[in-house]
Amino acid sequence: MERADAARNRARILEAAALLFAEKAPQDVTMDDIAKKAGVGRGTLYRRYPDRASIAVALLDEHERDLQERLIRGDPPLGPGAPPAERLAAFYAAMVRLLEDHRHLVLGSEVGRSRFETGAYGFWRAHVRALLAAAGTPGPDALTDVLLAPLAPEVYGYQRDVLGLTPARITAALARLTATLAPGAT
Amino acid sequence: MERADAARNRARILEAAALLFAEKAPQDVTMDDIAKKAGVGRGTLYRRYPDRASIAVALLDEHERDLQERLIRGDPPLGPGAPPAERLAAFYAAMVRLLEDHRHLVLGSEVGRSRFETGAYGFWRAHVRALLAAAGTPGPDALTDVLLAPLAPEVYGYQRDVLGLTPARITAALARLTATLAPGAT
DNA sequence: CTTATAAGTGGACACCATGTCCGCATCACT
DNA sequence: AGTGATGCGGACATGGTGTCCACTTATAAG
Repeated sequence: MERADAARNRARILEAAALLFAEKAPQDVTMDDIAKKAGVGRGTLYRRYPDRASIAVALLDEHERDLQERLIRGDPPLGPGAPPAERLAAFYAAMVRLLEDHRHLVLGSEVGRSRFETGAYGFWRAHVRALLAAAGTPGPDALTDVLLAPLAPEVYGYQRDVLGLTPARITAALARLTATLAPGAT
Repeated sequence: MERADAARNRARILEAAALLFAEKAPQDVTMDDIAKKAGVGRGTLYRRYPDRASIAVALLDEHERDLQERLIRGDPPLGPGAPPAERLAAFYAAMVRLLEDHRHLVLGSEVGRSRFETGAYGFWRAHVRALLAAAGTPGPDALTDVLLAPLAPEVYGYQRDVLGLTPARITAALARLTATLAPGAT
């Protein structure tokens, strides 16, 4: 069980981190900044969160859980009941929303390889993999990660910030990927 | 023009960096390591290469130039002359080869956002964008980066190292993305 | 209420990578 | 050789990281 002061400090840390991630670039937010802003010592911070990434992951957790819940038990086309292609398109649309709403956070979650090591990626992977299997798509293992790649925070950030594309256009482009589901020849 | 000693040192640096990248993880190769191994001072190293990424980029440069040349002037289906979908598939196959042959290098080239800032990415982008335009695909701007996303080094590394997929299977999965080129409705 | 104990806290500390700076060496050209 | 300019190298300051340990506080038992 968790002690009362520990819980209080955890809340403080998350709140402080959220503010900091919102106001400046992820890599410019230092562990020291977070500790200072939260009013806790360095050791206290490191006790729970070994690095920036784990803090961002914790902050994203609830939003991701929400989407995960809707994927499993929500209404179609996001939830079960719709054809795989439509469910995939709905998933893309929902992910774009998630990325858009929490852009700074998701960028703070230490992009790069570590993205694949989070529990969330495993969930998205299982979901897409299941959709591919349901559609009878050949060789779904390799295709799954191919279809998830455009959702990498850095890709989305590039499209939004550098190219100036709108979420709607990005969603439309992603929707075209559903064409790969057809069981048709290699 | 470049002084003789400068050229000699540049060669030493690149050679040393190639060896180091080959023997340990990119983020564990420090600028100091490279300078030591190359037998040059810190200042000399920083004069040309401001960070690890730029060294890896320089090392990759020749291989990328080779592929770029073949895309522009090579035989079909890689070069001009074949239908866009076939050219895209050939491009994917060539990129997988490049990634496979220089895996450690390409991973050393500082993944994440910086990938988009390299000249090479701009080239791949222009190429794919042109193929989409030639195929009459609607909204090619957003789709271009979507189609290039699976070629991110970290994605490929994950598929190879963690999932244990073969280059052939990855290439096959990428080939399915050519289905998105059809001008057909959104 | 008091006391024991385990958990939690905070900040000082050592470490390491980064990037800069400047006196000196080396090159190219005359 | 002389000369100006370019390149070299390593010492240095800076800043972030992660650890460690003496102290404090919460909780539960007597």
